[in-house]
Parts: sequence; C-alpha cells; structure tokens
Amino acid sequence: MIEPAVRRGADSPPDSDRATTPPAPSLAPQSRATLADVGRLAGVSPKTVSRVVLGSSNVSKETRERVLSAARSLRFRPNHLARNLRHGSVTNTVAFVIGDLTNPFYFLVAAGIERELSRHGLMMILAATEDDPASEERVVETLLKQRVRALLMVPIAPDQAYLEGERQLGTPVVCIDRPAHNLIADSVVLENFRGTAGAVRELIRAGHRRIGFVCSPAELYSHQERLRGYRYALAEAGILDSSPWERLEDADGQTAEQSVHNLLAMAEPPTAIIAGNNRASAGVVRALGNRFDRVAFIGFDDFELADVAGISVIAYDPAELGRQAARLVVERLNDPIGLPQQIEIPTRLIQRGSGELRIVEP
Amino acid sequence: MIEPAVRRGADSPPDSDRATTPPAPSLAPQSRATLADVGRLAGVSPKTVSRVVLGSSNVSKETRERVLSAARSLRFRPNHLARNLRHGSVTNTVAFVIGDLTNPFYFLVAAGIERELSRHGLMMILAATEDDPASEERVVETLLKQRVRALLMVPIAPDQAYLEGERQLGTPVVCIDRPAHNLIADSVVLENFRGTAGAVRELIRAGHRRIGFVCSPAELYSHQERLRGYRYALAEAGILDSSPWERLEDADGQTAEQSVHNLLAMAEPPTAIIAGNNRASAGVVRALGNRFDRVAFIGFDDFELADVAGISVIAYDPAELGRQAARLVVERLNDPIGLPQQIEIPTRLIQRGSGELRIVEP
DNA sequence: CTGTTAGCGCTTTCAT
DNA sequence: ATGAAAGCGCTAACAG
Repeated sequence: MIEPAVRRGADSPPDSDRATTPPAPSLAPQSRATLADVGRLAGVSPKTVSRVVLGSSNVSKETRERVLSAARSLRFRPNHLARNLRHGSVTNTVAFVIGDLTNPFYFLVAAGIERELSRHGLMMILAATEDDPASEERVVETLLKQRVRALLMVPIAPDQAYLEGERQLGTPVVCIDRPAHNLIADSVVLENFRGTAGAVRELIRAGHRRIGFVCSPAELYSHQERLRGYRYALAEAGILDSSPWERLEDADGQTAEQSVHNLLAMAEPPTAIIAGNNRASAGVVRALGNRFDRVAFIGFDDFELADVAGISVIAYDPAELGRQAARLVVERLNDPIGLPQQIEIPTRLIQRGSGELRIVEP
Repeated sequence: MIEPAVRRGADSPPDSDRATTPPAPSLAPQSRATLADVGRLAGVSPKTVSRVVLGSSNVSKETRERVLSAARSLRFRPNHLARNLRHGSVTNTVAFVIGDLTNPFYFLVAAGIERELSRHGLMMILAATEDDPASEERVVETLLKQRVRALLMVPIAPDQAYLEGERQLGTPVVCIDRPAHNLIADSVVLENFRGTAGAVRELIRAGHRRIGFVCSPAELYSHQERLRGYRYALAEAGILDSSPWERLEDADGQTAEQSVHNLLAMAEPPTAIIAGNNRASAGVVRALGNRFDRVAFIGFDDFELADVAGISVIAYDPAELGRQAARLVVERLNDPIGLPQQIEIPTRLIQRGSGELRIVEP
C-alpha cells in the first residue's frame, strides 16, 4: 500500500555541510509549518497567527506584517483538516456520486454542479459506482466518513433508506435524473414524460401512425417516464392501446442497432422511430444511416455534431440539471427544514431534419 | 453564507413524551456519535472501540461484538478528518485541476483517472480553473490547504514554479496534456508530433500537395507540437518551407468554420485540411458539410458519431491518458525519489472516408 | 491588541 | 486483552 508522508524529523542534523550540498531537488525531511512554527518565528502566540490568517481585525498592523512575513518564509499553509475538525467536522466538500463516468451526459451535469458549487466556496468530489447497485452504499459510506457536506447522486441502488440517519444529521441529499427510493430527498429530473409525448405528438401531426420506440429496459425512472409519455401520446391520438413497435432491449451500442433492423423487417414497419436515450440514438443512427427520408427519427438527448448530421432531438441543458441540483444543495444547507422539492428541467424538441418526414396515408 | 451543522445538545430532554412524538422526519439536534460515545455504551474505553473499528486482532471476540452492536445502534461513522489529522494530515484525496470542464475530452480523462485511483483507495476531487491562468494558483492553493495527497493538472498558468515547495514536501504533481513550466514534475502527453506528421504523410501519399491546417493559436504545447508535426512532414516531402494554408485563429466554434471558408476562397485552395483539435474539427465539418469528395479532411481528436459521419481522425484513448497519469501519481507516492517521467500516449490514424480522397496531379 | 487554556475525534505510545 | 495520557493543528472562550 501507499506509504504515509515523511513526518517531521524531531532533531534534524546540523547544517554543517550545507555549503557542499546545493539546495537542489533534495527530499529534505522538512515538514509543513504550523501556526506554532510561524508564531515562534514571529515571536507571537499561535492564536495571534491564527487571527492574522483568518483576517481578524484585532491585530496591530505591525504584528500582522511580521506574522505574514514569517508565514511566507516558512511557506505556511493553514491545515483545513484541523480547522474543520475544530469546527465540528464540517467540510466544504460536496460529493457527486455517479454511475457511469464515461457517459458524456453526466459530465456536463458535473460541470454544471462544479460551477454552481464553486460560487459558494464548495468543492466537488466525484465518485463512481460503476453502475453497480451494490457498490453505491459502500461508496457513499466512504464519502460520509470524509464528512462531505452534502450528497449529490444519481441513485442506482434499489433503495436509499440507508441514508435516512445521515439526513437527520443534516446532510442534504439531492438526487439527479431520478428520485430516491424510501428516502426524503430533493431531486432534479428531466421533463421525460412531457418531452417524449410532445415528440410523438409532433410525429402524429406529420401523419405518422406507426411509431417505434427504442430504449433500454425501463427499470429506471427516466426511461419509465419516457415510455409512459410515448404510450400516452399514442393512446391520446387513439392510435393503439399497445404499440407493437416498442423495443426495450438493453440499448448499449449494438443492441439498439439490431432492434431497428428488426423493426424495419416487420410486416408493418414503423415510419418513425423515437430513441429513449443517447446510447439508443447512436444505435438508431448507425442502423438508419442517413436515410431519414424513409424513416423519421427523433432521439432523446442531444449530442455532439447532431446538428451537422441533421438529427432531430428532444434536448435539454445537462449543465442546468447540475446547476439546479447544486442550487438545491446550497438551499438545503442554509435551510435544512424546507420541504423536499422535485425540480423538472425543461426539454424542447429541436427539429433538424431527421424527424420531419411527412406521411400522407392513403 | 452557509451555516455550520447543528452541534451536540449537551443534555437532551428526557424521552418522556416519546410516545406522543413519532420518530418522523424531525430534525433532532442529535449529533454524530464518537468513539467515546460508542465506548460509553459498550462499557469500554475509546481506544478499544478504535481497535475494533480498525480491525485490530487484540480484542476479545466478546468485546468486539458488544462494541460493534453499540456502534451500529449509535450509527457510528469514524471521522476521517480526525484520523487523518492524527496521521500527519495525510488524506487519500487526489485533485484533478482542469481548465474547461465542458470539453468532453477532459471528462474521459477524468474517468480514467477516477478508475485508476479508486483501485488504490484514492478519491478524486475535481477543480476547474475556467481556463483562467490567474486562477490556477488560487485553486491549487485551496486544494493544498485541504491537504490533497497529490495533484493532477492540465497546466494553464505560464509557470508552475509556485509548486516547488509543495513538491519538496512530497506532494506528487503530474501534468496532463502538456508539461509543467519551471517545475520538476511527471507528465503525460499525447503523441502530438508523430500523430500529426503521420496524417500529413498519409495525405501526401494520396497525392495531396496543398494541405491546410486549422487550429487554435499554438500557445499550448500540444498545439505547438501538432503544428510542428504538420510543418515537419511538409518540409520532409519538400513541398514548401512555409505553408500558406495554416490558419491558427482561435478555433472556438465559428472561427474555424470561417477559416475553412477563407481557405477555400484562395486562388490555390488546399485539397486537404487537417484540424488541430476537436473544436476546430467541429468547425471544419460544419464548413465542409459532407463534401469530402472535394476536400479531404482529418481531425485531431475523435468524437462521438465521427464513425457514422465518416470523419477520419487522429485518435487516442483519453481514458488511457488519465489512467497513466493516475498510475504515475501512485508510483510517485510509493517512490518519491524516482526521476520525473514524460509518458506519451500513442495516437493512430483512423480512416473513415473523409480523409482518403486521392489526388492525381497533372 | 494579545496570550492561555482547553478540546474537536482520533490514534500512538506506554502501562497494566 | 484493555486502558490512560498525550497530542495531531487549529480555534472558541475567556482572560489580561
């Protein structure tokens, strides 16, 4: 395992041979200066140094100068571990627990979180669960031992009840993309239902009647909601009670592609397809190539260069999702009593060509 | 500002009215249990509890059980702040200091870092400088006060000399994508020169003589190296000493697009274009549309759906970049003496159509 | 304006 | 196998 850093040498050897050894990249067992060290050099008490460092006004200009110069020469850097311990172990670190780090979607969310948190002097620590429900609690537990100030998470475990104690202790928990289970927590989700239903309505308006839906299995809240939106809009138009064009296979990479091929091979193939998430979109685009004159396509989630490729999407601002979540954290930190909120981030249909094929039924 | 958490109530009221008040979402001013609390409940000393928590063997099975059950009932969670303070303020948090969080490239790097670090029990804290050179030192300073164990950074400030003291104290610094200035530090960079020169050679082999290069101004090491590779390959083929088809404008978004239009409007327009980074690529693709039968195109950096769009790229594995950087951190943590290394992550040309146009000069 | 004392929660001696 | 005392670096609470 990893060795701890070198500690202060109680009595360092006299620097008799200083002249012979240059101050080169040596690994002097010198240690970090403390308040006491600075105080000793400046001829004041540690507390006075502390006052200077904290910018307290109750220090004479002269003393302050002396302390500051001593601190500089010793390269003093206040130890926030000690400070935080003294202050009741309250840190300014907020954790973002995330399943799959390689999904660009979450990165943009993280960017939004980071930006908002930093406006309030909070830092973000990123922890991944590798999309493994079992590891969620373990990861969270580790973070709590570090005394993170709050928890932002994309819940993946079936149950977040294990956080109830922590919540009562005042640690805000904000869930992202889907709500928590068995835990009172704020959450920020997308307009999944509304966004998907809207897209389907648009297709129906363009004359489509056979509309496919390709997505991962709908275990996740977000996917459930999108599926619900899809079905609702179809039912609303009186098209069918149950669509034969749903493909809820695991849409990681190639599966979605295959799903589309299967759909197109049907006796009555769909004239339009909706993808339930960005992975599915990639598969659909691969399967359809650029033949959007044959089949209309709209994907949930925007992606890089979708504009160039002319792909119509149900888009939203991932950074805004993160920003709102971080905002909730700060709000809950300032007012731990408020009722839990669920914020919906708006989606909007961006028409770029792939989804605008009009159908004129005979 | 943000309020500190509620502290322990010295004497909580007797639970006489327990029956009337349900254990609902109340905000009991109860505080976190400490080793001492657990010890008191289990009838042992704090030290014994510590032993149990640390998994020491010198505890009777019977005592251990008692302590564990007490810990559970008090929801005890060891305070790593205190532990780390006692241990010389050594944390297991590594910082990744990054300029632009919205660049998907860095997110994949971060994913690689996170994965590798977590294999060694280290966590990643993400900090952004917003690509502002002036803020780099401020951000780093904040992180050092938190006593991060090591520093991974994409250097943006002109100089990292301010980290020399910290390095001597044993904090590993590993630079990503470009080397540090005035600081002895490991670094992980791309095969910028080799990758670009290789792509140019490929274009020359296909008959191209007028080859354009669109990139941001080459202040950054990586861009300098790519430009150098481009020029070298041209000179090597004896084509020109100085290319009139270099466009080193700020390639954020639209500028690159404009650059391409300018290039194509030349009396002798280039028959092939190389983009120096992914932002520039996006611009070039926008400008060229899908007309790669007129102008060949190769971009540095791969991107989502580039395969579908048929864009040829100089690709590499961003996660591998992060992995190697994290590996160096761990290595340096275990062996602080080793000489600084510079690792180059290999690139490879992926031909997907946009860059394979053959030219037969008369 | 400055210093002393005490203690945050934990673990390292060193006893027992 | 268990405990007592001391202290990591810092800062409230009180002096002076």
